[in-house]
Amino acid sequence: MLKPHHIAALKHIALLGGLHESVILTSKQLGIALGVSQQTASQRLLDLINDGLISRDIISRREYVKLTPKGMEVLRREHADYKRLFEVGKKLLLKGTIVSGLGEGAFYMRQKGYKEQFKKKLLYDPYEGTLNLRLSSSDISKLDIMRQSDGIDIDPFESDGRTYGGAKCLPAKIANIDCTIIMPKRSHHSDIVEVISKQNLRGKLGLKDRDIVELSVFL
Amino acid sequence: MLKPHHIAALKHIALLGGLHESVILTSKQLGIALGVSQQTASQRLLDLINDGLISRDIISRREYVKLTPKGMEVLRREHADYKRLFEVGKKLLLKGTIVSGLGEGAFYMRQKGYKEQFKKKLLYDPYEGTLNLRLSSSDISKLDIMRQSDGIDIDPFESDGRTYGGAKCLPAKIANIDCTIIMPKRSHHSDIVEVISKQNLRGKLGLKDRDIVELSVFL
DNA sequence: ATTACTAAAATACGAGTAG
DNA sequence: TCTACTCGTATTTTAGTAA
Repeated sequence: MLKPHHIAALKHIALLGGLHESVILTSKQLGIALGVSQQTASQRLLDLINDGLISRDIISRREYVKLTPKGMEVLRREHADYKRLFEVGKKLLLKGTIVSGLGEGAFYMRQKGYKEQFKKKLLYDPYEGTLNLRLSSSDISKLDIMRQSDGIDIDPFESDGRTYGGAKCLPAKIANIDCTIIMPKRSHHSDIVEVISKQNLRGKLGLKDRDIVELSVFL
Repeated sequence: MLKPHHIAALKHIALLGGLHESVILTSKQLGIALGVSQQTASQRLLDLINDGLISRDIISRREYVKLTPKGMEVLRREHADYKRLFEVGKKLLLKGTIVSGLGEGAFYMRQKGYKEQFKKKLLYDPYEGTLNLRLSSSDISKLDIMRQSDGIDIDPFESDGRTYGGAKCLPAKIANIDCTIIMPKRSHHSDIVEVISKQNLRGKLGLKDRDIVELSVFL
Protein backbone atom coordinates (compact mmCIF):
# COMPACT_ATOMS: atom_id res chain seq x y z
CA MET A 1 0.00 0.00 0.00
CA LEU A 2 1.38 3.33 -1.13
CA LYS A 3 1.29 5.93 1.61
CA PRO A 4 1.46 9.70 1.51
CA HIS A 5 4.96 9.76 2.97
CA HIS A 6 6.15 7.55 0.15
CA ILE A 7 4.76 9.98 -2.36
CA ALA A 8 6.47 12.80 -0.51
CA ALA A 9 9.80 11.00 -0.75
CA LEU A 10 9.21 10.25 -4.40
CA LYS A 11 8.39 13.87 -5.08
CA HIS A 12 11.56 14.99 -3.36
CA ILE A 13 13.65 12.72 -5.53
CA ALA A 14 11.85 13.97 -8.61
CA LEU A 15 12.47 17.59 -7.67
CA LEU A 16 16.15 16.83 -7.28
CA GLY A 17 16.12 15.82 -10.91
CA GLY A 18 15.37 12.13 -10.57
CA LEU A 19 12.46 12.42 -12.97
CA HIS A 20 14.75 12.76 -15.94
CA GLU A 21 18.13 11.43 -14.84
CA SER A 22 19.95 9.58 -12.10
CA VAL A 23 20.80 11.75 -9.13
CA ILE A 24 23.14 11.13 -6.23
CA LEU A 25 21.17 10.80 -3.03
CA THR A 26 22.29 9.51 0.35
CA SER A 27 19.79 8.36 2.91
CA LYS A 28 21.08 11.01 5.29
CA GLN A 29 20.33 13.81 2.84
CA LEU A 30 16.89 12.43 2.19
CA GLY A 31 16.28 12.14 5.91
CA ILE A 32 17.17 15.78 6.47
CA ALA A 33 14.95 16.87 3.60
CA LEU A 34 11.97 14.89 4.87
CA GLY A 35 12.56 15.59 8.54
CA VAL A 36 13.23 11.97 9.50
CA SER A 37 16.28 9.99 10.55
CA GLN A 38 18.82 8.45 8.22
CA GLN A 39 17.48 5.02 9.14
CA THR A 40 13.93 5.94 8.29
CA ALA A 41 14.97 7.56 5.04
CA SER A 42 16.90 4.45 4.16
CA GLN A 43 13.77 2.41 4.75
CA ARG A 44 11.73 4.78 2.58
CA LEU A 45 14.17 4.29 -0.26
CA LEU A 46 13.94 0.52 0.13
CA ASP A 47 10.16 0.75 0.08
CA LEU A 48 10.20 2.82 -3.07
CA ILE A 49 12.58 0.39 -4.75
CA ASN A 50 10.42 -2.49 -3.60
CA ASP A 51 7.32 -0.90 -5.04
CA GLY A 52 9.14 -0.35 -8.31
CA LEU A 53 8.86 3.41 -8.11
CA ILE A 54 12.56 4.18 -8.23
CA SER A 55 15.65 2.34 -9.35
CA ARG A 56 19.02 2.58 -7.74
CA ASP A 57 22.49 2.04 -9.12
CA ILE A 58 25.85 2.14 -7.44
CA ILE A 59 28.45 3.77 -9.63
CA SER A 60 31.94 4.17 -8.22
CA ARG A 61 30.75 3.97 -4.62
CA ARG A 62 28.02 6.54 -5.04
CA GLU A 63 24.34 5.66 -5.08
CA TYR A 64 22.27 7.04 -7.88
CA VAL A 65 18.49 7.02 -7.87
CA LYS A 66 16.04 7.64 -10.66
CA LEU A 67 12.29 7.36 -11.01
CA THR A 68 10.91 4.42 -12.93
CA PRO A 69 8.00 4.89 -15.35
CA LYS A 70 5.72 3.62 -12.60
CA GLY A 71 7.10 6.21 -10.20
CA MET A 72 6.57 8.95 -12.74
CA GLU A 73 3.03 7.78 -13.23
CA VAL A 74 2.32 8.14 -9.53
CA LEU A 75 3.50 11.74 -9.55
CA ARG A 76 1.74 12.49 -12.80
CA ARG A 77 -1.51 11.54 -11.13
CA GLU A 78 -0.82 13.77 -8.20
CA HIS A 79 -0.13 16.53 -10.65
CA ALA A 80 -3.41 15.86 -12.40
CA ASP A 81 -5.25 16.26 -9.09
CA TYR A 82 -3.66 19.61 -8.41
CA LYS A 83 -4.38 20.75 -11.91
CA ARG A 84 -8.01 19.92 -11.37
CA LEU A 85 -7.94 22.04 -8.24
CA PHE A 86 -6.18 25.10 -9.52
CA GLU A 87 -6.47 25.08 -13.26
CA VAL A 88 -10.18 24.73 -13.65
CA GLY A 89 -11.94 26.80 -16.21
CA LYS A 90 -10.00 25.51 -19.15
CA LYS A 91 -12.86 24.14 -21.06
CA LEU A 92 -13.79 22.82 -24.44
CA LEU A 93 -17.24 22.88 -25.91
CA LEU A 94 -18.36 19.75 -27.70
CA LYS A 95 -21.46 19.42 -29.83
CA GLY A 96 -22.90 16.16 -31.03
CA THR A 97 -25.92 13.98 -31.54
CA ILE A 98 -27.22 11.31 -29.23
CA VAL A 99 -26.73 7.78 -30.50
CA SER A 100 -27.68 4.42 -29.08
CA GLY A 101 -24.95 2.23 -27.70
CA LEU A 102 -25.16 -1.52 -27.96
CA GLY A 103 -25.64 -1.81 -24.25
CA GLU A 104 -21.96 -2.57 -23.67
CA GLY A 105 -21.64 0.70 -21.83
CA ALA A 106 -23.99 -0.54 -19.15
CA PHE A 107 -22.17 -3.87 -19.06
CA TYR A 108 -18.88 -2.22 -18.29
CA MET A 109 -20.44 0.12 -15.78
CA ARG A 110 -21.62 -2.86 -13.80
CA GLN A 111 -18.15 -4.38 -13.39
CA LYS A 112 -16.94 -4.14 -9.82
CA GLY A 113 -13.40 -3.34 -10.93
CA TYR A 114 -14.66 -0.20 -12.64
CA LYS A 115 -17.33 0.70 -10.09
CA GLU A 116 -14.84 0.78 -7.25
CA GLN A 117 -12.46 3.00 -9.17
CA PHE A 118 -15.24 5.37 -10.20
CA LYS A 119 -16.37 5.76 -6.64
CA LYS A 120 -12.87 6.38 -5.41
CA LYS A 121 -11.53 8.56 -8.18
CA LEU A 122 -14.56 10.37 -9.53
CA LEU A 123 -15.91 10.76 -6.00
CA TYR A 124 -19.37 9.58 -6.95
CA ASP A 125 -21.27 6.43 -7.86
CA PRO A 126 -22.19 6.57 -11.53
CA TYR A 127 -25.50 5.45 -12.97
CA GLU A 128 -25.00 2.09 -14.65
CA GLY A 129 -25.23 3.20 -18.21
CA THR A 130 -23.52 5.52 -20.65
CA LEU A 131 -24.76 8.30 -22.88
CA ASN A 132 -23.16 8.10 -26.30
CA LEU A 133 -22.56 11.22 -28.30
CA ARG A 134 -21.47 11.36 -31.94
CA LEU A 135 -19.39 14.50 -32.27
CA SER A 136 -20.00 17.04 -34.96
CA SER A 137 -17.16 16.81 -37.47
CA SER A 138 -15.72 20.18 -36.52
CA ASP A 139 -15.22 18.98 -32.95
CA ILE A 140 -13.53 15.69 -33.69
CA SER A 141 -10.07 17.26 -33.55
CA LYS A 142 -10.79 18.27 -29.98
CA LEU A 143 -10.51 14.62 -29.09
CA ASP A 144 -6.77 14.89 -29.62
CA ILE A 145 -6.57 17.67 -27.10
CA MET A 146 -8.62 15.64 -24.68
CA ARG A 147 -6.36 12.65 -25.14
CA GLN A 148 -3.33 14.81 -24.48
CA SER A 149 -4.72 16.35 -21.35
CA ASP A 150 -4.20 14.63 -18.05
CA GLY A 151 -7.62 13.71 -16.75
CA ILE A 152 -8.25 11.03 -14.18
CA ASP A 153 -6.90 7.58 -14.92
CA ILE A 154 -8.91 4.42 -14.55
CA ASP A 155 -6.62 1.40 -14.30
CA PRO A 156 -7.06 -1.80 -16.28
CA PHE A 157 -7.85 -4.93 -14.31
CA GLU A 158 -8.65 -8.59 -14.73
CA SER A 159 -11.76 -10.41 -13.65
CA ASP A 160 -13.14 -13.84 -14.48
CA GLY A 161 -10.15 -14.42 -16.70
CA ARG A 162 -10.78 -11.51 -18.98
CA THR A 163 -9.07 -8.17 -19.20
CA TYR A 164 -10.80 -4.86 -18.80
CA GLY A 165 -8.91 -1.94 -20.30
CA GLY A 166 -7.90 1.34 -18.73
CA ALA A 167 -9.59 4.62 -19.49
CA LYS A 168 -9.18 8.32 -19.00
CA CYS A 169 -11.88 10.44 -17.43
CA LEU A 170 -12.53 14.12 -17.92
CA PRO A 171 -14.98 16.11 -15.84
CA ALA A 172 -17.74 17.68 -17.93
CA LYS A 173 -21.12 19.31 -17.78
CA ILE A 174 -24.18 18.69 -19.87
CA ALA A 175 -27.12 21.06 -19.44
CA ASN A 176 -25.64 22.08 -16.10
CA ILE A 177 -25.48 18.52 -14.81
CA ASP A 178 -22.09 17.27 -13.68
CA CYS A 179 -20.91 14.33 -15.67
CA THR A 180 -17.74 12.61 -16.79
CA ILE A 181 -16.42 11.77 -20.22
CA ILE A 182 -14.82 8.38 -20.28
CA MET A 183 -12.32 7.57 -22.98
CA PRO A 184 -11.04 4.01 -23.33
CA LYS A 185 -7.24 4.05 -23.46
CA ARG A 186 -6.76 1.73 -26.34
CA SER A 187 -9.74 2.47 -28.48
CA HIS A 188 -9.55 3.11 -32.18
CA HIS A 189 -10.01 6.73 -32.93
CA SER A 190 -13.68 7.32 -33.18
CA ASP A 191 -16.10 10.20 -33.31
CA ILE A 192 -18.11 8.94 -30.35
CA VAL A 193 -17.64 9.98 -26.75
CA GLU A 194 -19.17 8.22 -23.80
CA VAL A 195 -20.59 10.17 -20.92
CA ILE A 196 -21.42 8.90 -17.46
CA SER A 197 -23.07 10.65 -14.56
CA LYS A 198 -24.56 10.11 -11.15
CA GLN A 199 -27.95 10.23 -12.82
CA ASN A 200 -29.46 8.61 -15.86
CA LEU A 201 -28.78 11.47 -18.23
CA ARG A 202 -30.97 10.17 -21.01
CA GLY A 203 -33.94 9.94 -18.69
CA LYS A 204 -33.24 13.06 -16.71
CA LEU A 205 -32.83 15.25 -19.77
CA GLY A 206 -35.48 13.47 -21.81
CA LEU A 207 -33.01 12.74 -24.58
CA LYS A 208 -33.64 10.50 -27.53
CA ASP A 209 -31.54 9.41 -30.48
CA ARG A 210 -30.59 12.14 -32.92
CA ASP A 211 -31.11 14.90 -30.38
CA ILE A 212 -28.34 17.47 -30.51
CA VAL A 213 -26.62 18.33 -27.23
CA GLU A 214 -23.75 20.46 -26.06
CA LEU A 215 -21.19 19.35 -23.55
CA SER A 216 -18.51 21.34 -21.73
CA VAL A 217 -15.35 19.43 -20.96
CA PHE A 218 -12.93 20.63 -18.31
CA LEU A 219 -9.30 19.96 -19.07
CA MET B 1 4.50 19.71 12.11
CA LEU B 2 2.56 19.15 8.93
CA LYS B 3 2.86 15.60 7.65
CA PRO B 4 2.27 14.12 4.24
CA HIS B 5 -0.90 12.36 5.36
CA HIS B 6 -2.32 15.68 6.48
CA ILE B 7 -1.71 17.09 3.04
CA ALA B 8 -3.37 14.03 1.52
CA ALA B 9 -6.47 14.59 3.64
CA LEU B 10 -6.47 18.27 2.80
CA LYS B 11 -6.20 17.47 -0.87
CA HIS B 12 -9.11 15.08 -0.69
CA ILE B 13 -11.30 17.74 0.91
CA ALA B 14 -10.26 20.20 -1.75
CA LEU B 15 -11.10 17.75 -4.53
CA LEU B 16 -14.55 17.28 -3.04
CA GLY B 17 -15.06 20.98 -3.56
CA GLY B 18 -13.84 22.29 -0.24
CA LEU B 19 -11.49 24.70 -1.95
CA HIS B 20 -14.34 26.92 -3.01
CA GLU B 21 -17.26 26.06 -0.77
CA SER B 22 -18.29 24.15 2.31
CA VAL B 23 -18.82 20.45 1.66
CA ILE B 24 -20.46 17.80 3.77
CA LEU B 25 -17.90 15.31 4.95
CA THR B 26 -18.20 12.66 7.63
CA SER B 27 -15.15 11.11 9.21
CA LYS B 28 -16.29 7.74 7.95
CA GLN B 29 -16.33 8.89 4.33
CA LEU B 30 -12.93 10.48 4.72
CA GLY B 31 -11.59 7.31 6.29
CA ILE B 32 -12.76 5.20 3.38
CA ALA B 33 -11.26 7.61 0.88
CA LEU B 34 -7.90 7.69 2.61
CA GLY B 35 -7.84 4.01 3.47
CA VAL B 36 -7.89 4.53 7.24
CA SER B 37 -10.43 4.00 9.99
CA GLN B 38 -13.19 6.40 10.94
CA GLN B 39 -11.35 7.14 14.16
CA THR B 40 -8.14 8.03 12.40
CA ALA B 41 -9.98 10.17 9.88
CA SER B 42 -11.68 11.97 12.74
CA GLN B 43 -8.29 12.68 14.26
CA ARG B 44 -6.98 13.94 10.91
CA LEU B 45 -9.84 16.39 10.69
CA LEU B 46 -9.12 17.60 14.21
CA ASP B 47 -5.45 18.04 13.33
CA LEU B 48 -6.32 20.03 10.22
CA ILE B 49 -8.68 22.24 12.18
CA ASN B 50 -6.03 22.68 14.85
CA ASP B 51 -3.45 23.70 12.30
CA GLY B 52 -5.89 26.21 10.84
CA LEU B 53 -6.01 24.48 7.46
CA ILE B 54 -9.73 23.83 7.38
CA SER B 55 -12.75 25.20 9.17
CA ARG B 56 -15.75 23.19 10.19
CA ASP B 57 -19.35 24.23 10.78
CA ILE B 58 -22.28 22.23 11.94
CA ILE B 59 -25.45 23.16 10.15
CA SER B 60 -28.62 21.25 10.99
CA ARG B 61 -26.69 18.28 12.32
CA ARG B 62 -24.44 17.97 9.31
CA GLU B 63 -20.77 18.85 9.40
CA TYR B 64 -19.46 21.08 6.69
CA VAL B 65 -15.78 21.57 6.03
CA LYS B 66 -13.99 24.14 3.94
CA LEU B 67 -10.37 25.05 3.38
CA THR B 68 -9.04 28.18 5.02
CA PRO B 69 -6.72 30.52 3.10
CA LYS B 70 -3.84 28.85 4.93
CA GLY B 71 -5.02 25.43 3.78
CA MET B 72 -5.28 26.63 0.20
CA GLU B 73 -1.78 28.00 0.42
CA VAL B 74 -0.44 24.60 1.44
CA LEU B 75 -2.01 22.98 -1.60
CA ARG B 76 -0.92 25.77 -3.88
CA ARG B 77 2.66 25.06 -2.89
CA GLU B 78 2.23 21.43 -3.67
CA HIS B 79 0.79 22.41 -7.00
CA ALA B 80 3.78 24.63 -7.68
CA ASP B 81 6.10 21.68 -7.06
CA TYR B 82 4.27 19.50 -9.52
CA LYS B 83 4.21 22.28 -12.06
CA ARG B 84 7.95 22.54 -11.81
CA LEU B 85 8.18 18.83 -12.43
CA PHE B 86 5.82 18.45 -15.33
CA GLU B 87 5.14 21.78 -16.92
CA VAL B 88 8.55 22.77 -18.08
CA GLY B 89 9.09 22.39 -21.75
CA LYS B 90 5.58 21.29 -22.58
CA LYS B 91 5.21 21.85 -26.27
CA LEU B 92 2.67 21.76 -29.01
CA LEU B 93 3.43 21.09 -32.66
CA LEU B 94 1.61 23.23 -35.20
CA LYS B 95 1.58 22.70 -38.92
CA GLY B 96 0.33 25.21 -41.44
CA THR B 97 0.88 27.04 -44.68
CA ILE B 98 2.44 30.45 -45.16
CA VAL B 99 -0.02 33.16 -46.16
CA SER B 100 0.40 36.85 -46.93
CA GLY B 101 -0.83 39.36 -44.44
CA LEU B 102 -2.16 42.71 -45.52
CA GLY B 103 0.80 44.49 -44.05
CA GLU B 104 -1.04 45.36 -40.85
CA GLY B 105 1.28 43.08 -38.95
CA ALA B 106 4.20 45.35 -39.82
CA PHE B 107 2.12 48.40 -38.97
CA TYR B 108 1.48 47.18 -35.48
CA MET B 109 5.06 46.07 -35.00
CA ARG B 110 6.17 49.64 -35.59
CA GLN B 111 4.03 51.11 -32.82
CA LYS B 112 6.14 52.36 -29.97
CA GLY B 113 3.64 51.09 -27.39
CA TYR B 114 4.16 47.54 -28.63
CA LYS B 115 7.88 47.82 -29.39
CA GLU B 116 8.68 48.86 -25.86
CA GLN B 117 6.71 46.00 -24.38
CA PHE B 118 8.28 43.47 -26.73
CA LYS B 119 11.74 44.59 -25.79
CA LYS B 120 10.95 44.48 -22.12
CA LYS B 121 8.89 41.31 -21.95
CA LEU B 122 10.19 39.17 -24.80
CA LEU B 123 13.76 40.27 -24.10
CA TYR B 124 14.49 41.03 -27.72
CA ASP B 125 13.71 43.57 -30.43
CA PRO B 126 11.48 41.93 -33.01
CA TYR B 127 11.82 42.41 -36.73
CA GLU B 128 9.11 44.79 -37.86
CA GLY B 129 6.89 42.33 -39.64
CA THR B 130 4.93 39.18 -38.96
CA LEU B 131 4.87 35.76 -40.53
CA ASN B 132 1.32 34.53 -40.97
CA LEU B 133 0.54 30.85 -40.82
CA ARG B 134 -2.79 29.24 -41.73
CA LEU B 135 -3.10 26.20 -39.50
CA SER B 136 -3.97 22.81 -40.85
CA SER B 137 -7.52 22.02 -39.81
CA SER B 138 -6.49 19.29 -37.41
CA ASP B 139 -4.42 21.78 -35.43
CA ILE B 140 -7.00 24.52 -35.09
CA SER B 141 -8.31 23.19 -31.83
CA LYS B 142 -4.83 23.60 -30.38
CA LEU B 143 -5.51 27.32 -30.47
CA ASP B 144 -7.91 26.82 -27.58
CA ILE B 145 -5.17 25.31 -25.50
CA MET B 146 -2.81 28.12 -26.43
CA ARG B 147 -5.38 30.74 -25.49
CA GLN B 148 -5.83 29.10 -22.13
CA SER B 149 -2.17 28.74 -21.30
CA ASP B 150 -0.36 31.44 -19.40
CA GLY B 151 2.02 33.05 -21.86
CA ILE B 152 3.39 36.56 -21.70
CA ASP B 153 0.86 39.36 -21.67
CA ILE B 154 1.16 42.44 -23.83
CA ASP B 155 -0.99 45.25 -22.41
CA PRO B 156 -3.37 47.36 -24.46
CA PHE B 157 -2.53 51.06 -24.79
CA GLU B 158 -3.71 54.25 -26.43
CA SER B 159 -1.83 56.43 -28.84
CA ASP B 160 -2.88 59.26 -31.15
CA GLY B 161 -6.43 58.82 -29.92
CA ARG B 162 -6.82 55.23 -30.98
CA THR B 163 -6.73 52.05 -28.95
CA TYR B 164 -4.31 49.22 -29.51
CA GLY B 165 -5.47 45.91 -28.08
CA GLY B 166 -3.68 43.53 -25.75
CA ALA B 167 -2.13 40.27 -26.86
CA LYS B 168 -0.70 37.08 -25.50
CA CYS B 169 2.74 35.84 -26.51
CA LEU B 170 3.99 32.27 -26.54
CA PRO B 171 7.60 31.31 -27.14
CA ALA B 172 8.04 29.08 -30.18
CA LYS B 173 10.56 27.70 -32.59
CA ILE B 174 10.43 27.45 -36.33
CA ALA B 175 13.16 25.49 -38.08
CA ASN B 176 15.25 25.89 -34.95
CA ILE B 177 14.95 29.66 -34.91
CA ASP B 178 13.52 31.21 -31.76
CA CYS B 179 10.35 33.12 -32.39
CA THR B 180 7.16 34.20 -30.67
CA ILE B 181 3.54 33.56 -31.46
CA ILE B 182 1.44 36.61 -30.86
CA MET B 183 -2.27 36.20 -30.32
CA PRO B 184 -4.47 39.29 -30.15
CA LYS B 185 -6.64 39.09 -27.05
CA ARG B 186 -9.92 40.01 -28.58
CA SER B 187 -9.67 38.55 -32.01
CA HIS B 188 -12.38 36.51 -33.59
CA HIS B 189 -11.49 32.89 -33.67
CA SER B 190 -9.43 32.35 -36.73
CA ASP B 191 -7.18 29.70 -38.21
CA ILE B 192 -4.26 32.06 -38.64
CA VAL B 193 -1.42 32.56 -36.20
CA GLU B 194 1.08 35.38 -36.33
CA VAL B 195 4.72 34.78 -35.65
CA ILE B 196 7.37 37.35 -34.86
CA SER B 197 11.09 36.97 -34.40
CA LYS B 198 14.32 38.88 -34.06
CA GLN B 199 14.94 38.12 -37.70
CA ASN B 200 12.91 38.39 -40.84
CA LEU B 201 11.72 34.80 -40.88
CA ARG B 202 10.34 34.89 -44.39
CA GLY B 203 13.65 36.07 -45.77
CA LYS B 204 15.88 34.02 -43.51
CA LEU B 205 14.08 30.78 -44.26
CA GLY B 206 13.35 31.62 -47.87
CA LEU B 207 9.64 31.10 -47.38
CA LYS B 208 6.97 31.95 -49.86
CA ASP B 209 3.19 31.74 -49.81
CA ARG B 210 1.75 28.23 -49.66
CA ASP B 211 4.93 26.75 -48.22
CA ILE B 212 4.18 24.31 -45.43
CA VAL B 213 6.02 24.81 -42.17
CA GLU B 214 6.07 23.31 -38.69
CA LEU B 215 6.19 25.31 -35.53
CA SER B 216 6.80 24.21 -31.95
CA VAL B 217 5.03 26.23 -29.30
CA PHE B 218 6.15 26.17 -25.68
CA LEU B 219 3.34 26.47 -23.20
C1' DA C 1 -26.83 8.85 12.32
C1' DT C 2 -22.78 11.06 13.89
C1' DT C 3 -17.91 12.48 16.62
C1' DA C 4 -14.33 11.36 19.38
C1' DC C 5 -12.66 9.33 23.86
C1' DT C 6 -9.73 5.50 25.99
C1' DA C 7 -6.95 1.62 25.88
C1' DA C 8 -4.87 -2.04 23.43
C1' DA C 9 -2.60 -3.44 19.23
C1' DA C 10 0.07 -2.44 15.34
C1' DT C 11 3.29 0.15 13.21
C1' DA C 12 6.95 3.32 12.58
C1' DC C 13 10.94 5.33 14.40
C1' DG C 14 15.70 6.00 15.63
C1' DA C 15 19.89 4.48 18.48
C1' DG C 16 23.42 1.47 18.15
C1' DT C 17 26.15 -0.81 15.18
C1' DA C 18 27.86 -4.39 11.53
C1' DG C 19 29.42 -4.75 6.99
C1' DT D 1 32.45 7.55 4.85
C1' DC D 2 28.05 4.87 3.34
C1' DT D 3 23.60 1.42 3.87
C1' DA D 4 20.72 -1.07 6.43
C1' DC D 5 20.24 -4.54 10.14
C1' DT D 6 18.14 -5.47 15.11
C1' DC D 7 15.64 -4.05 18.82
C1' DG D 8 13.67 -1.14 22.43
C1' DT D 9 10.69 2.76 22.46
C1' DA D 10 7.48 6.17 20.71
C1' DT D 11 3.87 7.07 17.91
C1' DT D 12 -0.09 5.94 15.33
C1' DT D 13 -3.97 3.30 14.50
C1' DT D 14 -7.98 0.91 15.51
C1' DA D 15 -11.68 -1.45 18.32
C1' DG D 16 -14.93 -0.61 21.60
C1' DT D 17 -17.94 2.53 23.10
C1' DA D 18 -19.93 6.96 25.28
C1' DA D 19 -22.18 11.06 24.15
